[in-house]
Amino acid sequence: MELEKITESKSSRRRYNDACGAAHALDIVGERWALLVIRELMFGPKRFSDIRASLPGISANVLTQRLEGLETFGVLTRKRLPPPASAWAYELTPWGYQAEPIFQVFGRWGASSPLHDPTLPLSAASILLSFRTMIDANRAEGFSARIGFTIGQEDFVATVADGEISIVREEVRDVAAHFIGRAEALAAAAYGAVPLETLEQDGALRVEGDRALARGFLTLFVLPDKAG
Amino acid sequence: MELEKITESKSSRRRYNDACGAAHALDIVGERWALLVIRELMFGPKRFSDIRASLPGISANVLTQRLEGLETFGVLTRKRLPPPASAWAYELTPWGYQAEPIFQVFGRWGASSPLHDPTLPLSAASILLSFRTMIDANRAEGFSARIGFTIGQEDFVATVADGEISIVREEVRDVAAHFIGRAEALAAAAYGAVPLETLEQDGALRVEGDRALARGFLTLFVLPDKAG
DNA sequence: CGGCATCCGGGAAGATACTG
DNA sequence: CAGTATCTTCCCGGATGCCG
Repeated sequence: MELEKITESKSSRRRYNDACGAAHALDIVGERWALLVIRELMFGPKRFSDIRASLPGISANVLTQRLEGLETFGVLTRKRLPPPASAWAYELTPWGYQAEPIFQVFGRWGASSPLHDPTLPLSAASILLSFRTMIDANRAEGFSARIGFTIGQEDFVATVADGEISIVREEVRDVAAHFIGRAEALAAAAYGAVPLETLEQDGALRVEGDRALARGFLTLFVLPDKAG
Repeated sequence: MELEKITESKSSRRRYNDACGAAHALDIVGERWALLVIRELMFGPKRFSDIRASLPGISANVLTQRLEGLETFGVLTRKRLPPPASAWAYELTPWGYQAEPIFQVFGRWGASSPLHDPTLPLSAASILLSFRTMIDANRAEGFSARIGFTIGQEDFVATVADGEISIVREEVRDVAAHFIGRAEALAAAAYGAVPLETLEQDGALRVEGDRALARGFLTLFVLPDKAG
């Protein structure tokens, strides 16, 4: 008898009912984990387990709910992978990819928090998105190179030219330098001023190819000043 | 004996434990209503009840919790108002004000959602922030004026010059045109192409001063294209 | 094994009533 | 007016289990 009321409450009581575009964005991605799921898809489609592996802490049922919600809102789509994988892959829609500026401004603002701890665990997508966000155009002006990354099982290639950087997820080939290791080590090298040698001795990071170039690449990025 | 574990779970289980700056931002403003509370403070300090009045749907205890949380994270501060008000006011810290780009990109992205409904209720802060976000530099190039707004009990003045707009909350004086009415009506006029006459007949909006200028002002803003 | 559905405990959000 | 107290509802997170 109260069925209509129950349905209504589930679908709309939890919304902000606010014409502000930002409030509507929060209706879509304001639930826990939603934005981080999108972040993990920013470099291309992934499978359920891959997303889960890069988001330690999310539980399977919550990931299922978020993927469902984001699909109904048109942020991502579900696709069958070609055999023999025959599993599902989740891919952002064009509009979903347009969420990248959200990570830029959120990342900048969050990184300038006095309580931000850059030594916590980090996913591959996070560190590579941060490169897009934090590159200093001045420092990158004279820099031009293709740099490869192997982080876990994922390969990425960054192309720096004319003060800009583009990063795609693809097999590492024909690169001038190649970083192999954990995302946290890459972050320590780029933002923490930890010497490459230290990281290599720890076995956290390995560099192949032009070491001087790799070193130069790591100097292109600057974190925002801490506030407060 | 499990006390330590319980304490630990309370403080950190709800965090993302992710070095990504965006994830840390979500630790701070990812809870429900938090970003909208910040939005309501973007034009200056407000009192508890003023915030609550502009966020229909938030309950008093949740607002209390958000204000406490945002204060401990350094996003806002609590101040005593000078007598005779002698009440508390909440004001963003400089770092809190730096969150404005979040509303810009969130607003743009949310407004390009196919499901965005611009006819829902709207706060004064929302519509004025949207003016900052959605102004089209080309259209505003030749436009120069001071425009006043009275929305509910709040007064704002927008100054447009050189394709840019600045908006502050202050008493409306020495303006070329003055909008008086509800935020929703202003949105309908600027984004919904609803004629001023219609809104005035409904009593939703009133315009004083230079009507041609007011009309021109309303043409400076464009919503992003809908995706999908 | 990957992708879910189901059940349960704890805790956050929401509504209402109440206090200084 | 500015919150607090309380109660209910619902979401999050973990575990288990089903099914291809």
